[in-house]
Amino acid sequence: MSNVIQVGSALGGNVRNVRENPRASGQVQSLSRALWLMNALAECPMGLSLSEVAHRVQLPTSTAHRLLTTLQNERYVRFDSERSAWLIGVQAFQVGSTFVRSRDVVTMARPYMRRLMEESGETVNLAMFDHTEVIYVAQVECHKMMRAIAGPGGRARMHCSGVGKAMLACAADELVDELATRHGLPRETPKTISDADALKADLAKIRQRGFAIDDEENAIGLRCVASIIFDEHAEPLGGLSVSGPTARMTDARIPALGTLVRKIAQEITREVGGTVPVELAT
Amino acid sequence: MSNVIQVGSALGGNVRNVRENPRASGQVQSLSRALWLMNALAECPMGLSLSEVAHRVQLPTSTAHRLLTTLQNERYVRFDSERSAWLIGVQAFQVGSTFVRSRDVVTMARPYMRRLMEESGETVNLAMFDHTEVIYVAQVECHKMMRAIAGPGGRARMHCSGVGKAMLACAADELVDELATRHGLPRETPKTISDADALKADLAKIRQRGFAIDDEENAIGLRCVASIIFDEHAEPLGGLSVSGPTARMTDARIPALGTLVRKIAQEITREVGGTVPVELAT
DNA sequence: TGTGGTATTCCATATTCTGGAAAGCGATCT
DNA sequence: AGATCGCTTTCCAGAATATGGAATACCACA
Repeated sequence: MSNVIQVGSALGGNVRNVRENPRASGQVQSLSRALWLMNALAECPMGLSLSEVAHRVQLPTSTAHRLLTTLQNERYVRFDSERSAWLIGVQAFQVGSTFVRSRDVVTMARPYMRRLMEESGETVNLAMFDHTEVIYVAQVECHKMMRAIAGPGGRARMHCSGVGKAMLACAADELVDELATRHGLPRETPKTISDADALKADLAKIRQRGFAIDDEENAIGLRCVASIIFDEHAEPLGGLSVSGPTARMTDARIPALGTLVRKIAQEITREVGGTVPVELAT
Repeated sequence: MSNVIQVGSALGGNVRNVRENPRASGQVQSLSRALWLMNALAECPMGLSLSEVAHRVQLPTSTAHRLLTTLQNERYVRFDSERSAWLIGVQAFQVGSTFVRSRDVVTMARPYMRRLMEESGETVNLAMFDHTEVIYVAQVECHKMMRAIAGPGGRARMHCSGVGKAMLACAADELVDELATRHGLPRETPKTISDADALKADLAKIRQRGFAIDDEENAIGLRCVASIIFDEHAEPLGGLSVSGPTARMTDARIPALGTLVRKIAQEITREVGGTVPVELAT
């Protein structure tokens, strides 16, 4: 059997390997080359000229052109004739987005997020956890004027975001210490909780309530309440939050909003086949 | 071996063409075939077995396997060995998602707008939504003498413009109330719908028809029909309209024009990788 | 009218892809 | 155990298919 594993997936690296020994890892030269072209185009959202891409992947322009037009026929790339630039095409987008769809919380959560937005009137975010950070992966914006916040793709620290704290509350307190020593608890705003013990105290309250409150700890003027979506092992799968300007997210509204996020997060948990840990159940 | 033509089998039109004359449209057989494989996988988010995909795109399993492993090396597809199923991979997602960043609705819509102008003989506008207002961002003028309307850059209120109403029709009726209380529904002309309930009734008709009609509600002597372009979450991305003097935009023409705008708006939706919400489809 | 930067097309060549066949692999049944 | 099925994976000879240098076409700008 030809040893397929040898090639690492660091892009730069394997390009050379394959180049030196075409049959080593892939099998179909022309296909590999076409994919390198797509990778190159993906790195430049504004597009590249034929000769530029060709140069980047070290191919003769004629070959690159032939591959690109083939990709174009299937709409995996497109050509902007105004600027004579090659760009990623619709089909690549549509095909690629089914990656997420396959077993994904995002799609399943969307209808619930919309309902949450409508019931709360505020912007709703869905976040996932990536090691020590929070990544926002989906958003349903409210109709109101004042909408803070960056869209999907954004990141936040654990200790100063609603979903981050909600997640920490599900873990052992030792995680806080580890986080504090490893990354510190940097202040994002004057209100950021940057002391480990104070944070632990907050987490205790979160466990009790079933939802976290971020009171301008991440950005001034921005409040948010958050709760967790669990997987089948009752472990955090993602976080759901409602956020808005402090002016609208008044102390009076917070309890009701919190209960609402918690409720919807639980519904999503059920939808994705997860279970809420016993200590948090209702 | 090698006789590719052997199968006169019934395949999708272009598939057959390419099969019979590989050089005709694409250029690189193996690449086209690989893309068909990806397309097939994209249609089944739960994945397909090798033999299933191979059968779907009418390729020998050995060939399909070779192509798939090549795709796998570049992480465009992945293989779930538990279920022995092939699925779309991360790289396809990452590469594909740059499409959204680079997509420019205005340029992508332009050829469609031109066609719409030619088929209708009237001026065509593309508009985007800015919270509570409509902004016209592109225009293709008709050749006729009588051309009303301000060019791109202009703004209009939601409740008294074709695209605005078409957009409202996609949202919950509560938005109308909010709009009414917050900004009122000021009369631009005697025909402007300035009553919330009357507006809601009109929106219902719009939802049913699939296009909106502005009958001198924004400017006297000016009629327009409009429909919506949707993004990948089936949410409004922009609006497309055909407008002209009432004298030419007769009651008799409106239905045909409406269907036309709706059709072209749907085509643009597909072009930009969006999806028409189910309730509006076809 | 020329010049430099592109994108396209052409074509002979042999490299690269092809697909049938056969070997593996892991079930489930007798 | 052994046999049979359905699937994946590998092999290999043969030629169809991809290749890339060179020629051509295009376009903008001077």
